[in-house]
Amino acid sequence: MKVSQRTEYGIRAMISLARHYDDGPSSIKEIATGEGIPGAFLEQIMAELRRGGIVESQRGVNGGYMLSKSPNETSVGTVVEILEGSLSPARCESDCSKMPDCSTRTVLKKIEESITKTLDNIYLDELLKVGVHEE
Amino acid sequence: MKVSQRTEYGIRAMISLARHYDDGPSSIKEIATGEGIPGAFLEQIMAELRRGGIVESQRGVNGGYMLSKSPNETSVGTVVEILEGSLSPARCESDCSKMPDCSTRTVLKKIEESITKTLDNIYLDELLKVGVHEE
DNA sequence: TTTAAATCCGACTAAATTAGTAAGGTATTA
DNA sequence: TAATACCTTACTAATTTAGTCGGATTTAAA
Ligand code: FES
Ligand code: FES
Repeated sequence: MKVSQRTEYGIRAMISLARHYDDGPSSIKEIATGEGIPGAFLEQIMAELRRGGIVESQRGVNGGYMLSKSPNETSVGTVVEILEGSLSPARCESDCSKMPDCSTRTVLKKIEESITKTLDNIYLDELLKVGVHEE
Repeated sequence: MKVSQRTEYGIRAMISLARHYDDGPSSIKEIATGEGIPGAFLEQIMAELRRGGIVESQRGVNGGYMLSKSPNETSVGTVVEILEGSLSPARCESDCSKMPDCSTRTVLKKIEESITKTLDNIYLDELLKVGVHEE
């Protein structure tokens, strides 16, 4: 049930973009050095976030990434959903033909609802207000 | 953020024990064949649940495992906590000296609270009432 | 028009984790 | 004393994760 390093990097990067929302695009290199994330790895992550539609990219000199919407319209739930594939902790699809009477289904569904409700209501701008760290 | 196969097996086994709460101990073999879980693997899982204190074992002929408390006193949260080590999705300890200004901390903490609150309020007997499967 | 900065893309590798097996020991009861 | 069933540790194979690398493409600036 741990979140992957990939996802944690992704969240950090998104918060970084939120912090510099008015400063034009941030390059991979800027984000990577600022957040202590391996550049080539972050490159993959940003590409996935772009395909997910929550960031946009500008190629070439002075290019980089920027949020598609403003920080108070971008929820952490979306970020995690894109990077983890889904917010559900279940190992199987919803139809689950192989084990149709799996008794943990109910439990996993409740966990998912709980996580979704929580994450969909946290927006990037809130994370900035609180301060970068623990709170 | 997927739950491990190990944990899913564990939950299923616990529900099985709850179902047969009044029938005396269930052996590994009985649970394993009933739930379609590899026996030698389940053996490890049950041992861990026993060390966690939520099941008790009886060795020797006619032995097996049984719940330490009644199904309506055993929460799924405890089961998952024992098998996954913790309910927190964070990758690092709470003090986190290596990256003290990690901006995802706040998020991960909220996820944990959310999961804890949810799972600690689901008890094994509820899962029986609903029916074994989807609901 | 050339050059440098940057995203883009796919393939690859190494490390870590997970799932599962195997073997032998120990307690209990019939 | 024989059978049953838990107990423990060690091992292996498969999968996933984290991260690297090389090169192609786009773009703005010099
Ligand atoms: S087999 Fe689908 S949730 Fe367990
Ligand atoms: S480094 Fe501790 S939560 Fe990210």
